[in-house]
Amino acid sequence: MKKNAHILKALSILKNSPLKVTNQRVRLIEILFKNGDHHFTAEDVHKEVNKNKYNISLATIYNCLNQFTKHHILKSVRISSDKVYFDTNTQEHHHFFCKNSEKISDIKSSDVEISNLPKIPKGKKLESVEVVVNISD
Amino acid sequence: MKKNAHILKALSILKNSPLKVTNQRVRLIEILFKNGDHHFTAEDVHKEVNKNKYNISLATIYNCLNQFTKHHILKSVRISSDKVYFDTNTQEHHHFFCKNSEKISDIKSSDVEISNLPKIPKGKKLESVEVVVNISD
DNA sequence: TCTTAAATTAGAATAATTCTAATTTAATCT
DNA sequence: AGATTAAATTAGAATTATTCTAATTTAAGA
Repeated sequence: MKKNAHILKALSILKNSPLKVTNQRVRLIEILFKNGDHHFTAEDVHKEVNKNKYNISLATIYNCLNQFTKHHILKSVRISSDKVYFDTNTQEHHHFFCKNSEKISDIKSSDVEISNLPKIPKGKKLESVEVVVNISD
Repeated sequence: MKKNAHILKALSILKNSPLKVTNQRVRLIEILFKNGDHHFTAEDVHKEVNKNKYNISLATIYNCLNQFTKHHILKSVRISSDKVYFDTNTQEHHHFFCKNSEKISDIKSSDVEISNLPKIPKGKKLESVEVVVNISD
């Protein structure tokens, strides 16, 4: 995808969602999607917002990140147990997690092949399979 | 394994570790390992401790669970992003996670076959591969 | 333009966990 | 066995991430 394509795509999902297109949301999307795929916390976004002097409250950042996740503009990554990471890459994919640096990085879905999965418990349905490859220095 | 075998095994790891064998630790091990493999939070343990009138402070519970994890008496499971789950099963294995009930359940290592993994980033070494099969009602 | 439900906000509240500093205790040394 | 000491325990304060509250503002449709 080209330069602003990710921003445009995210904005288009926002426009086609029931969410209102507010200034704050547009600015957040610009911040989040201006650089390629990456992982970040609400606090990371808050810092970037302050750096840009955007005056978006932390509560709004949390609200937006959660709403964006619900509407598939973002994905949340449950890897660290003390904070929520968000991911601009909403496609099915996997992650490296380095326990020393606490850094998350992407693994393309095609780089992991799962040839056998257990039976899904009765009455439940499969949502997704997430692989975490834990690494260390 | 028989009835108390898990307790005895955990106690034996404790004895052979640099950790001191305190009353609190022995009682915690008894509580944690008296029933088969399961998943629990510090707060779950705290409740069970109170039920048994054991008088072990919450700080000690946190300290012990973390020390036990460091010394492979327990394993921590990073699945929920708001609290840490611990697992009495320290062998490599995988998990179902039901997003409705927030319940974790085990998948035997042999029930998942991974036929291809990505190259580990230079300078890093592979620690483990954890698969989470997300399910819903 | 008017209306209204949704969004934003500051700050309080909550929940999980860690820290602090004083006290106790397990294990080692004599 | 008694003394020593580093580790463990404790209550409660502190911290961190996140959500809630209730008042104000705003986007988008009528």
